Amino acid sequence: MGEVAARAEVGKITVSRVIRTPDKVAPETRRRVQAAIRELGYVPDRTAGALSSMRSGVIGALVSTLGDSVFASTIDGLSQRLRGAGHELLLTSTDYDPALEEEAVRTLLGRRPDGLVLTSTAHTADVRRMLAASRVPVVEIWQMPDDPVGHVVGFSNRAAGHALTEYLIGSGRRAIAFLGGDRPNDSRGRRRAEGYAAALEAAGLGAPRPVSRGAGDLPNAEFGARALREARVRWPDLDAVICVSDPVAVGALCEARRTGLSVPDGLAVAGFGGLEVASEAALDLTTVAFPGAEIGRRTAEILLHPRDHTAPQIVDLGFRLIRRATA
Amino acid sequence: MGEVAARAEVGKITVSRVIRTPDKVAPETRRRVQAAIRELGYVPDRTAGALSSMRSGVIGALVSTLGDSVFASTIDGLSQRLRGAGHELLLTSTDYDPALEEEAVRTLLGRRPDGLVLTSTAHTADVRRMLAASRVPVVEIWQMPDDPVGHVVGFSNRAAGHALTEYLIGSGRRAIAFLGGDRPNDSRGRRRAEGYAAALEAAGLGAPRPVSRGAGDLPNAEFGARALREARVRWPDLDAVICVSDPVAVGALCEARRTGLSVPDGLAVAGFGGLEVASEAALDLTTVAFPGAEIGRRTAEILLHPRDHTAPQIVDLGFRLIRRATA
DNA sequence: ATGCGGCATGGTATCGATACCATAAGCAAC
DNA sequence: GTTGCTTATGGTATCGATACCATGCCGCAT
Repeated sequence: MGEVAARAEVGKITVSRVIRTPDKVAPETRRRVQAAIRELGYVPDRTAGALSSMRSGVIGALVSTLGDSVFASTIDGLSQRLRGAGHELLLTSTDYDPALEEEAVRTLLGRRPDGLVLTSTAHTADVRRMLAASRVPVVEIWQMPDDPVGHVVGFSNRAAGHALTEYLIGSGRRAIAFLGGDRPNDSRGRRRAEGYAAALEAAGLGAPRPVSRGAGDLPNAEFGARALREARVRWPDLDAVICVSDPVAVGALCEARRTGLSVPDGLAVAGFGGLEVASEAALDLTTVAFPGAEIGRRTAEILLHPRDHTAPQIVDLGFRLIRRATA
Repeated sequence: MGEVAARAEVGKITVSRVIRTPDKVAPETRRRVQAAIRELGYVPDRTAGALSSMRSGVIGALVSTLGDSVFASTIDGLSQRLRGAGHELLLTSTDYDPALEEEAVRTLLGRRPDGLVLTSTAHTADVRRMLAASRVPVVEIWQMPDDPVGHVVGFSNRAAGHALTEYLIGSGRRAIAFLGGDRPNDSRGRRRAEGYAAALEAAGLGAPRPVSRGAGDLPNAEFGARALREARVRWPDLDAVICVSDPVAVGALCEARRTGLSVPDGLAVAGFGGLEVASEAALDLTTVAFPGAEIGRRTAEILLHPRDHTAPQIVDLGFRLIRRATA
């Protein structure tokens, strides 16, 4: 910055002003400084700026997993809005592990972010303490937590599970299984399964029929196919399966077709997530879609324009039950 | 840091050493300092550290798109290795637009990253200049560029297109179309289409049969279904389609099934990407899989352990043709 | 002529860490 | 006893920006 200032024959502070508040500098001076910036290829050092202004321009995001695409649209929406406001996204993943989350939060806080976005569901006591002490705005997304840490932008997984189950019951299904909603760390899946169980109970359809995901099972198509086989053995009268996520549903759907079981006549199949290949043009799968990109945008909005320093905002963006060919 | 130092009755510098090089501090002193750190809930400020050490501990990643999951496994592999080495990932997207890329590179350089990862393919002259001037190690991934900016960890999209086409020819297909490989900014898709055209020519199978993606068409299932319809009208003898990516292939496959066309007997369908729902348990789609996670890991390795400051490394990780039920 | 306010710009301290050099103590070797 | 080496610790300058206050100039009202 000093070199630029010298070349433009102004003080360093004026260079800073040209970059941050060009209106406050006389047009002629501004031109000279901008010319010097271009000629020297000067790129301001934001880490230094962060140190003195106490604002880093960085938002930390902690997602449960990067490995699959669930959060892609959210990250995309978030990143786009942030970029427009001169902020960047620092991304880490936790693999649904609260201990890893704790380490990740500590690391992110070391970067002095202007905000933190959490997709994880359970937080250790230390994490809560650190977050409170740091006074960094926090947004929890993709769920409605029982005990929010800060702001919330999400939807109710429980209500989604309930709605989908009610829909299947309404269309005449009686023996409905739920594939894969019971991993201890995956609270989103668990909530969906809870909503399912509650809807069964309300309709007087007896005990839930869960198929467990083993510790090593990812919620993917392979598990979906295997879980459907298992379910058909355990409940010969099976006439519908709800799958914890769309990839699982795709596996179940394809398995059903392979074994000659007609969908939806013989078996209804539905999932959660609004996966792209579930669309009409592809598998035409009945699913509950979540407003992924909108979550990202609203989150950015909250972090960039804090309305109120005391009251956390709780935004429920809901979900959309998409009735298609498989149920 | 001062507070911690005061509480532990040592100099600030000793606190710094306890954090960065604990072995160089006497065990008793170390204990005292660590106790003070815990009691005060002190989290070192890495932005300040970055300023004085000239190493930010941040790696900037520029992906063409976050919206779909193509790069998810790569980002995951990259992020995990980096985390293990105390580095973080700063993520931005370019939407395949060189102008946006330029802005993004400028922004990232402002954070003084220790390395930069680019998935984009075309770079403006200004981008090249900035990168060279900044002396930041750069890794281009997911391709083998004609004119590399720095290191490369990728594979040949052209060879992948060629191999898949050869395989189809070898299994008796004669009228092979290519769906969607011609967006000007998507050089990966274009290379695949080039490999396809070259293989056709080598086999004396006449002119390529491309179906264009319009400017507004995303490479998804909806486009795949529509493109297949168009292809069947234009080439009634069509006996195979190669799709620029797996989501497109899924659309084509489902469209074929819907219209009663038998796959693979009546039509072979194949894609690129190794998408999860293409697996045996699901759609059992013939595809060319790319080593996404491995690309991420190798990239991290190169950035974390620079072997040589002069010679850029060029790593071709290849691809894997997976023959499944659809071709 | 004086004083006041607004505009454009500059000077200096500061953010919170690390680099670099200095210092002090302990111990072995000559 | 001196030198030299190692180990443990501290002091001070510095990284590159911004915050805060100061300054000089101009025009205009009094």
